[in-house]
Amino acid sequence: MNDIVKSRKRDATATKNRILKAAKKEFSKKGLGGARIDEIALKSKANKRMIYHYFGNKEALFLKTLEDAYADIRSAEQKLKLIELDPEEALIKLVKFTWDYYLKNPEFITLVNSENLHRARHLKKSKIIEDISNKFISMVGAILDKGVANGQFRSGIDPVQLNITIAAIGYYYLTNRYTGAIVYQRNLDSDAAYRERLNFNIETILRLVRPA
Amino acid sequence: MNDIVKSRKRDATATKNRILKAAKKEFSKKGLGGARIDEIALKSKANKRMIYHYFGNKEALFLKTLEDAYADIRSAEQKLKLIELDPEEALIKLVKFTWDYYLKNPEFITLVNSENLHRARHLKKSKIIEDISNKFISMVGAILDKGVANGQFRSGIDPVQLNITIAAIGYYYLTNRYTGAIVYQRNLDSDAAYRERLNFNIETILRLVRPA
DNA sequence: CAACTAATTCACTATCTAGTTACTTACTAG
DNA sequence: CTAGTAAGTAACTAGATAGTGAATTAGTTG
Repeated sequence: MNDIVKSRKRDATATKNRILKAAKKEFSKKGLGGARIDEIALKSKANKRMIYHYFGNKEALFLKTLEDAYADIRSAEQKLKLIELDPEEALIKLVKFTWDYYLKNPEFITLVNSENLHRARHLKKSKIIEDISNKFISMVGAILDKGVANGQFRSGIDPVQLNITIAAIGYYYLTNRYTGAIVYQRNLDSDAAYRERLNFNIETILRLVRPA
Repeated sequence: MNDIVKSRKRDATATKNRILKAAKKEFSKKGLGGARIDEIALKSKANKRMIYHYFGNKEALFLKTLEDAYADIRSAEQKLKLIELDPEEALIKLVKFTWDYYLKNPEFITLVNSENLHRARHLKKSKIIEDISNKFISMVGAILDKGVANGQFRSGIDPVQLNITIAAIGYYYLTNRYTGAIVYQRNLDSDAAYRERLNFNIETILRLVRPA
């Protein structure tokens, strides 16, 4: 009966995925320097030897974790089909999406922080990351052009700077909400606080792109 | 003659300062998890025992490093005397200051990132940090009020959100410039790139506060 | 079913690392 | 000038930690 289930004892793909999932958690929680391979082995219920078998070493596993994280957010972005929307709607949707993605995938932010601490020395070696990025850079540029053409946006806005700003106003709030709560002496971590921040961010971006 | 100089062999304050300086460098470069006490001892030319003697343990040394970093930026902010300026000038000056401070003190950003990775669990224990912060929160509020009164700014802007935004648009760019360079396929690290970003940031903030 | 291949396990090591014990040396107050 | 105190050193430890060698076991193919 459950012979089939029982015989599913050896499963390379499943093991790899369990390792990657545990690695994502561990690296994002403690950073590259603080993460422990033994902990990843334990949490993924894989033998430590398998980590070295499939991924080589700690740093290579970190890179793979990072690549997967970028692939995931970019793929989600593509699904928004922003270019089909009205430009202002598209921008609002992008601000919302970016915010929600960071909020629901906190590992993304801490992984990226960890990689930047190391001056992107892992990602620099990546062969897949440029392909992933290419499609996405042009997106905001296209939205801007369309908005300028129909008079909704002013001209002369650098799409890269705009993109960075959209990311910044969400990302910074969320990474720094712990020290921020102490410095600003305010709870930044509630649903109400999140809603308030998202609205402020939409306002910031719309005011930035509107004419005059 | 140089007996006085030679006899300066034992100097508790100097040793403490050397340790703190080395700690700042090590923690900001490698994060709390990646930093090594032995390395701090080596670089500060202090015996490792002295670190434990003066600071207790690694985490306490990290907290002290962090407290000093916050004290430094807040003290520099106070020296700007923004409240005496025209509100719009004051805001521009604050955006510039924030940018320049982050740029010239890259340790600040990475230390804060490291602390947020640990959900501010060290800073939460700090007794001095609230005093440091208190003065500074009210500053942007006062500038805003003055600007609303003389018609330069629209009303209803939350000073905390504005403050967070001013920090965000500089901080994010600078922390993430390494992965950013790969994702956006552009050099974000040159003097020209820095100037361009600062101008964009000033524009962003002014558009956010101006009426209508 | 036998030979092969790939997944998995176990036991191990060399090195590192935070923290400590016990000591010596320089300065200082009476 | 001496006794006490604070600064500084050296050598060590217990436990972690990244990484490995070699064997075992499950699934596959001829």
